[in-house]
Amino acid sequence: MSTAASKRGRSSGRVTLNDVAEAAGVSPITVSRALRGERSVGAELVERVQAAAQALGYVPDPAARALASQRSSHVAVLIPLLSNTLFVDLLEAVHRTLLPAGFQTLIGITHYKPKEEELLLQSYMAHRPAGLLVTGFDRTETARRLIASSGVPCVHVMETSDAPGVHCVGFSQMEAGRAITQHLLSRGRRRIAFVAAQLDPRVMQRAEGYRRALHEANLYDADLELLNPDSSSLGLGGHLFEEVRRRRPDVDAIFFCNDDLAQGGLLAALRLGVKVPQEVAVAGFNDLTGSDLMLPPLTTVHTPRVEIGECAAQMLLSLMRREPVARSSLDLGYRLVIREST
Amino acid sequence: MSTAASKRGRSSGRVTLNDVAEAAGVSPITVSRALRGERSVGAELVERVQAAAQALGYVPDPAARALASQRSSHVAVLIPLLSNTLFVDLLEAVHRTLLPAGFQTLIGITHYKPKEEELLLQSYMAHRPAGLLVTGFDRTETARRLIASSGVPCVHVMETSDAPGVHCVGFSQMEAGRAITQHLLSRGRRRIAFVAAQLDPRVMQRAEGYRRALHEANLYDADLELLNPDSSSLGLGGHLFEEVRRRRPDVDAIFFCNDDLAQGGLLAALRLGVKVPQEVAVAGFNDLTGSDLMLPPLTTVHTPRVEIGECAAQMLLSLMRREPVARSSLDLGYRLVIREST
DNA sequence: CTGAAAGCGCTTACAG
DNA sequence: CTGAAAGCGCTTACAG
Repeated sequence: MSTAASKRGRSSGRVTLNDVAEAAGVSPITVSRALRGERSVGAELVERVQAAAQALGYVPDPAARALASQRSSHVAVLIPLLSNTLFVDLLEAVHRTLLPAGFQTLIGITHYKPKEEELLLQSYMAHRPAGLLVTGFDRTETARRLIASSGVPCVHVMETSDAPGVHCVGFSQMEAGRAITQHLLSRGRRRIAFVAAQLDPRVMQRAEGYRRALHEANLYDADLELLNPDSSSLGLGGHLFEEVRRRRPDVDAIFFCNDDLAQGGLLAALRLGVKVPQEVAVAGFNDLTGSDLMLPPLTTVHTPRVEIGECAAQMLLSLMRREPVARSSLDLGYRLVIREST
Repeated sequence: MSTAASKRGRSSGRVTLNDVAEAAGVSPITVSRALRGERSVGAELVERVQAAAQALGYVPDPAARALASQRSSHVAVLIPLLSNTLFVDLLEAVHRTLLPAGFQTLIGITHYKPKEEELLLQSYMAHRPAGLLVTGFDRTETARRLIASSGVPCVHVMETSDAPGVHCVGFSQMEAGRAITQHLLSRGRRRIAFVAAQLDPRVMQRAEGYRRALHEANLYDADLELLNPDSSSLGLGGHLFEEVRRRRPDVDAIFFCNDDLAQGGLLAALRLGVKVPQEVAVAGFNDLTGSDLMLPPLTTVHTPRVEIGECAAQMLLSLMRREPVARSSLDLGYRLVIREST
């Protein structure tokens, strides 16, 4: 089998389509079609080709395939950060769904910066990805055009939209923010602070939900919002907890925009001997690892990032195969998780 | 510029090497060489070519390049899990180092199973990765052969070895395990339990360090080892903490093989009213997020996974460029972080 | 339903 | 130091 190969100077030593074709006694195109499952090939031939491919241990060359078809087997996934476990869960779900379907996941980290995302997009598009997964809708005009003009199937995650032609899987961050605030109100809390970091678009949507709930209850007080642009972290949560208590000792509940902040707040409360929920109720967002094990366990909003990852990947697979997609906008909802901190 | 392109039926609309060559008035090969920085091209030509490429917005086609050169711009990174922040830190450092050098990171999750790693390797090798990053040395014979026979540069991370021809960046898990145990001994602890989960090779190396330290002190007691094969987690740490206390109420210190277990243990102690370190000292491993904020703050071993990721990526870059590598085995050490839990 | 030809956009040898 | 030719391993469009 290596005789033919060794004659050519630049042979890679790979088993090629030609080798399989020779072994099966058909033309290379037929092998290509049979292996890709194009229906136009006779059943008996398909079997013969598959047997030959199997016997020779043939593995298609992704580079050759990408060059000829103008489409690779890569899916670029653009997320803000890896240090937020939310996105790790999402990424893992996407990866787990795409791999068995024959697609590789390329990660891109945007650090919450539209300009960085634009640069990543620019370089990733050169790879002719088969598909694209992006976080939310906040991007530069250039990035938007790049995606649209490329014709590469794209699914947006974490938020929803009903703009025509847009594919997305997420939930309403605003509604979820409103729901958890309403829960605090239902517990009789009246001076509810909103403490946030990072201040990305989704955080601000939660803020909007918080505001609506308080406006509806005639309890909105702009002074109860503590918005910090730094990265979200346990440590920052502790500091912000202390800052709220210092600035507004009358606050009877705190809604942290993310669980890591809330966990930090809870730890700070323990350290300071502040009783939760008696003195102040604490709620978080996302239901991250450890929230159920805090003291007291943290009330939060469970967000379906694993399901979002899976559904978005499935939707993308359909788009990449040019199959019809039942619904182009999927709202997967959220779930209040009431524990002892409220 | 599209006249030439539109004549060809299958044109991708891309700006190609030929377009640049035409614009610069040289042959395509010269453009290829100039852009890749091959020294054999005249300085004046290089400038002209670069200007033309810039003007046309030329971006090389990775698929074509991979096909022609038999080498892609992808680096496959095989790690056990994404849910352990240790590996997220590692992955992020690798990604951050490789991207500016023009390499894309492909993630592979092995779930700590050599057989899964072997299958991943099989499929990733078809992509002709430019380089490979793998975790530790525990793999199937087939996987080992696949790597060796492929000729793809490979760097091993997290452990060290002085086997000839092996490239690795890590530290001695055994020594680190010994050091933290010796610290507990130096604090006057005598009945020190070792509590572990996952039981992967690196965990067992830490166990070995623990045993050596206790043997040296004539305090080794096999009954003080609690080895649980389940995945490491906060919740499991809590359970194992309780189990140790139940089985051996005389234990005066616990060395958890990972910080998530230790944090879970600390939270369980808080819940149960067990005083740390008075009643029992608690030490962890890895210095993960939040360990410094526990109550009390957790004594642990800081492991240099970020530096490991950076150095391993640098070493891989050298290997991929066929540059000489100063040292093929890098021991980046570890650092005891003594806090209030011991 | 099957195939011969051409082409995807680069790089590798081989010349000069 | 520069170039013409061939080839990497596939798939696309055009025939039959």
